[in-house]
Amino acid sequence: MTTKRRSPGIPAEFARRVLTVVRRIPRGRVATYGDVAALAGRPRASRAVGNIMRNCAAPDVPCHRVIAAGGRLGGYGGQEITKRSMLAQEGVLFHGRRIADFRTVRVKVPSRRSRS
DNA sequence: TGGTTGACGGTGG
DNA sequence: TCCACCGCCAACC
Repeated sequence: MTTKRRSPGIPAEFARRVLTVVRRIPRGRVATYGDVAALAGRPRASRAVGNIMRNCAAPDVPCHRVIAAGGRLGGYGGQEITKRSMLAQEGVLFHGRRIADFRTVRVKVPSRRSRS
C-alpha cells in the first residue's frame, strides 16, 4: 500500500482532500496546483500538491488535469507530451507548451477577494 | 528531531 | 517570452 504517512492524524488529510479535489475536476477542464491547493484548504501548498500528485497511485485521480500556473503543462511522470495528449483527448486545446484557452478550461476557484 | 526534496507560484531582470 | 531567485507546504530520510 502507499499508505506510509509519517504523520498519522495530521495534514495527511490534506493529501486526501487534494485527491478529492482533483477527482472532482470535470473532463475537458484543468486546474493548477495552486487551485487544487486552495480548494484543499491551503492556497500556498502548491508544492505539497505536487508531492501528493507524485504519489498519485489512485486511478480515480486524473492527475493529468492538474497543471502549473500560466497554462503550462508543468511536470508529469515522464513526458509532458503524454499529459498534453490526454488533455487534448478531453478537448483541451494547446498552443505550443501552453493551453490555448487556459482561462476557459481552468476550473473556477472562488476568490476570497471577490466578495460582493 | 532536523534537514532535504519536489509534478509549484509569483516577481524581477 | 524565458530564466533565475525566493517563499510556502507536506512527505521522506
